[in-house]
Parts: sequence; C-alpha cells; structure tokens
Amino acid sequence: MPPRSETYRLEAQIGHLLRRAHQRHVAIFIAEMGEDGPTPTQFAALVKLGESKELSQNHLGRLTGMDPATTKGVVTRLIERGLIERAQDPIDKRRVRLRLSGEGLALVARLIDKARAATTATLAPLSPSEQRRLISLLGRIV
Amino acid sequence: MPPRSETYRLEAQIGHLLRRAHQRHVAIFIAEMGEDGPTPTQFAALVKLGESKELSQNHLGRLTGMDPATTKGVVTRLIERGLIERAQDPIDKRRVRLRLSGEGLALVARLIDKARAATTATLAPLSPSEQRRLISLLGRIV
DNA sequence: TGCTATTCATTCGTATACGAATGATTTCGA
DNA sequence: TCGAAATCATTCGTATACGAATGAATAGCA
Repeated sequence: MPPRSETYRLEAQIGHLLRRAHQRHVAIFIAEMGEDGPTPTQFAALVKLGESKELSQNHLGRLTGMDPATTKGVVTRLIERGLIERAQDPIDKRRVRLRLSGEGLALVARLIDKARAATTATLAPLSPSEQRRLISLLGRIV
Repeated sequence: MPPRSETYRLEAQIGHLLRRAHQRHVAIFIAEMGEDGPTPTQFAALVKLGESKELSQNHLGRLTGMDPATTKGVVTRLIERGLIERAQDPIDKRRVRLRLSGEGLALVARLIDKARAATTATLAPLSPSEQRRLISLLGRIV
C-alpha cells in the first residue's frame, strides 16, 4: 500500500517551519537594527571579519554559509557602504583580501547588543531550557 | 557594565541556525524533487490549493506564508507550467481565483512522498523523539 | 446612502540564495 | 617539471522574500 498520502500537513513539515521561523526572525532582526541597518547576512559577514582581521572572499563565504555568488553581492554592498575594504592578495593573485574598515569595526561594536536583542526576541516564546534545546537540535541538522 | 560584548558566537545564534538549517533543507528538497521539480514554496502552494479546491491569490499567500508580491511571482510560474489555473471572481472583482489544474493535481499526488522523503532526510540526524521536539519548538516560535 | 477604511492584486526596487559556466591562477601528482 | 585538477572570483539566470506605492473594488460605519 502507498505510504499514507492523505496526511501531509504542511504546517508540521520541518521545511515549512524552518522557513516561517526564519522569516519571523529576519523581520525581528531588521526591526531591531533599524533604518538602513545591516541585514542578518551582512551582519554575519561583519562579525566574521571582525573575528579574523582579514579573510579571502570565498573564505568569508564559507564561514557565514554563503556561496561565492551570494558572497559577491553581500561584499559589494558592504564595500559601497564603507564598512569593509578589499585588497589584492600579493601572494595568491586569485584572492581578494577583505577586512573591516574603522567604520565597520565601530558599527559591529555598536550593533552587537541589538543582534543579541533580536535573538532574545525570536526565542521569547520559549523558556530558557527550551531555548537551549532548540539551539542544540538545530545545530545538529545543519 | 555593558552586556558582555565579547561572547557573540554567530554559530549559536538562532537566526544563523535557522538560516543554515533552512538552506540545507531546501537543498535536500530540490534534490529529492529532481529536475524541474517544484521548489518548496511552489509545492506548498500546490498542496494548499489541493486542500481547498479554490482560493484567492492573497488567501493562498496567507496560508503558505508568502506576502502578496512573492505570491504573485510563485503563482505566475505555476501558471506558466500549467499546474494551476486562474479566473476572475464574479462576485468580488478585485479577486483572482486560483485552482489546481488536472496536471497540478496529479503532480501533487505523485510528489507527496518525495516531499515526505525530504522531511525525513532533513530530520535524519535526530531521533524520533528529538524530531518531534524540534517540530514542536519551531511551531512555537513562528 | 455616502464616505472612509480596508482589502486585493500589481509593480518597482532591493537583498539573499544557488546552479552553471567562465577565465585566471595555483596546486598537485606522474 | 609539466599538465591535469582544484581553487578563486565573477557573471548570468532563476527563485524566493519583503517594503512601499498604486489603483481598483469592497466593506463598514455614521
């Protein structure tokens, strides 16, 4: 017999839930960061550059979960805003070296608490132990 | 004192985890559906139309978590593929009535098990009880 | 009834996100 | 060392995703 094709509840599918939860979080994050603040992806890139001082473009993409094509767009916009700087790698001429500008560094420092607030707000419906459990479970399916 | 600005671990932020988990699921879903199969969002629209026989465009968007602008694009592509049909609502002339075509109905029936397989594969790293817990927790933050 | 508020659908602009193809460069193995 | 394989970055095309603005139509209320 065919695997019960009557009981496909979209609302109970992990993909749908991930999509909706992510949508909600992005909305919260954008609201928290305010007018012309960085998007979640842009902020992730800024944070990773802040941790490493200097990264190649593709390496930055790998650290933040962006493919090279996406990374290109995100980096271009951050450069346009003067938050990061690019330079040729003198050793490996294929590479583009990226680093935070002074302005970018200051921005990350200034926004880190707002990013945390976005996390808090997203998880607000759950108790602290449930929050830890959710983060742990999600960490295992990525 | 400022709320510890040293310990922002991107990998432990709910937003980052949701984004990565969603990325992984979409990749699994696309692979499962095969060449020119529907995307997760397209499939969600098809499923909801299959449940309701007929829906207005915005109503479909609300059921599947798409805003009107996104819905427009998704619906346009499904119409181009002959999977759904549109008609004017004779009573409310603002509305567009959407329904599954015969082909769309057959496609949903044929792909429902693949959608389930995508769910299973996405959740594979977790035990059954963990899977239920994750789904329950996600359901509470959407 | 008549007018305001709401709803519906569309369009425009911006921002991820990814596959595929490409050219330049570097790495690596025979 | 030299040629194949891999890596880096870019570009193109497609698909969500959403804010904002718009025009048409309906709903709701005084």
